[in-house]
Amino acid sequence: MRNTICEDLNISDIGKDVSLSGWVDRRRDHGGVIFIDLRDHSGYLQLTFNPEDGNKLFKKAEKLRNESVISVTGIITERPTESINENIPTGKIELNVKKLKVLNEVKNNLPFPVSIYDDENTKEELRIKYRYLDLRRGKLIKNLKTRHQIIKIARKFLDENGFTEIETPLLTKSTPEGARDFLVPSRLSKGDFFALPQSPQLYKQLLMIGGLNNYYQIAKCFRDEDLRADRQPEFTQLDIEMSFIEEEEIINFNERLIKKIWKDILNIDLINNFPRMTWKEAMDNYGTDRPDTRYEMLLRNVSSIMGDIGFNIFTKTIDSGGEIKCITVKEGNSNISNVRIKPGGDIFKVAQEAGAGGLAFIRVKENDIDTIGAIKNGLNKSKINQLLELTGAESGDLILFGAGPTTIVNQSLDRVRQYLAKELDILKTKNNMWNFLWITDFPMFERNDDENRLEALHHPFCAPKGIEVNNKNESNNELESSIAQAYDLVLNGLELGGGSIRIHQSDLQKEVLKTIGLSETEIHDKFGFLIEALEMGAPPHGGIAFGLDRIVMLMIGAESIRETIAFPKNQQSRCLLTKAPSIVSKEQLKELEIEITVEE
RNA sequence: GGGACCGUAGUUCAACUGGUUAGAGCACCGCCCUGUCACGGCGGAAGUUGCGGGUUCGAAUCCCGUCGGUCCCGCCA
Repeated sequence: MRNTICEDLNISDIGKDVSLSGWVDRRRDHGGVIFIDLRDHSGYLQLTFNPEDGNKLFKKAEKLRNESVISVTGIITERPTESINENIPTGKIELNVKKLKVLNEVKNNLPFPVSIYDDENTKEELRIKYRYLDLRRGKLIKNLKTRHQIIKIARKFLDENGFTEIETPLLTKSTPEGARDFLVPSRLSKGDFFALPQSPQLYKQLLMIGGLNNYYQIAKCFRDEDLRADRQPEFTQLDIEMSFIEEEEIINFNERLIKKIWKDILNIDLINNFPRMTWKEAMDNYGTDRPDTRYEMLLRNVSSIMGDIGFNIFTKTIDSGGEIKCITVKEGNSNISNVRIKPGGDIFKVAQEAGAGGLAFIRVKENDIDTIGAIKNGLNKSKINQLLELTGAESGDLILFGAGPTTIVNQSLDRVRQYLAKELDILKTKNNMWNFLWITDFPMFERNDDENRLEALHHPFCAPKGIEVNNKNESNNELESSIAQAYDLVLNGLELGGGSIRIHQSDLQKEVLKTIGLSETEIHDKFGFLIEALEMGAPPHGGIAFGLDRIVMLMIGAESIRETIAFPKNQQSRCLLTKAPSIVSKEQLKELEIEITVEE
């Protein structure tokens, strides 16, 4: 069907008899001569059809339409000098076609043009529904090839460092905690269900207990939760686990892996020793555990300065155990009007949606400040100086205050900070920065106020710092407030991956599971196999998992991980191409003894 | 579960403040054209303005509902 491809042809092939196959990318019919841009997976080549080469052939060529699949044979000829196309690698040559075979025709109107000069405007709905056409446009294929390269580099690196790639089951056990499971009914055990894995977490731990030493997997994971631009119901983790290892070694090893990927793919030399920040520092200074460190605008706690100035909201906040924090917007006086901060304003709304009642403000001027009377009245010269010193605010800057429960203040100022970074175009100039950051020292648990119980912040298999298994009389309090040996890798405000040293002692594991509210029975039913395994000589171990889709997304500069996935789902978690999920036959349901109760 | 934005020809868009027969590029069909490369020229076909209801003398435009899409909140150990 072909003996060469577009990218292999150049001026040295002039005079050669060749055959190629591919798609009609575009046609230009001049009546007397017809030009066809032939596209194959490797590039483009201009075909020419002349009436002198036979009426039958020419008539056939006249009927060719975009995206027809053809096979052609002819002679490579040199283009006239004035007809050279500098824009394509084969621009100096063309194929004078002697034989044309139409392998497949396009029956209907195409839902969108495949050959494109402007492919940005196609509705994503159509791009996903006709993914095979979108793929033909090349950009997606390029993304998928980058993804392939990243995986290849990771595989090679891990292989060279003594890691073994192991597949773990997709039909597995539903576990409490964490995301909602996708369930798969069992036919042989009617009424029972498998769950698709949210991650291979426990399997990889069992591999360590099995003495594998070093494991990795390009692992499909499934979480039945609502979608976002960077979240799909099925996604891929680069999953890694190591034995006899400590936090520091895992962090250092994975930095080398990340540096290798960035170097080989983007030719970027990332700095040695990514910055580290404890969870507490992140929460204090940024209000989030995944801070975007490309810009400052840090949160500052001003409770001690502003708490006693007699401003009612501040006073109440302190009395009820809350905090007053602020961010300083450089040159905010000229950039941000009062209207935007007050009720109804866009910045106000951002804070409000995050739970804040509003935003107090101070505009710093030359030797003076501008704010509402209730605040200004309580501020003497010394207070103002303390404030300016703590915030670093100068004349022209705007200080925005949040007051209330710590979590709300952090969340709202974090959102305002991110919002302003976009609004003020701070990110635009810092888009190309790769600010990797390790967040460490996460608390083991956080309180779920709705259910009034503790939850594992990472997952309940993280090892706490400095809590010994032998101290069985350890007060629960100490475990509850303990710090996990856990770490997240954050890049420009996005969580790229996270991991921890795992608990390798059964007693401690049981204590942790009890702390998050599981009964002895539940522990036995849900995690009995793990506890048992930990009782039979489990080595200390730990690891990490990276969100592969997100890594690819950032490296190719895409806005959504859908651009990194061949056949993604839409926001309703539906496959627009295959129309999955869909109803199944009564027979299938009967076999599983499943009854549908939903109407319709 | 909630909020915001969007939905007009196969497609990308237009249609002012509610006012003639809803327009244009590309694609499609026909004719012309021998050096184009986003070829060009002439002509043609193509619309339940997502769907349903309401307001109005009159609705693509305003209102309500609904369906679909995107972004976000909740959710995602």
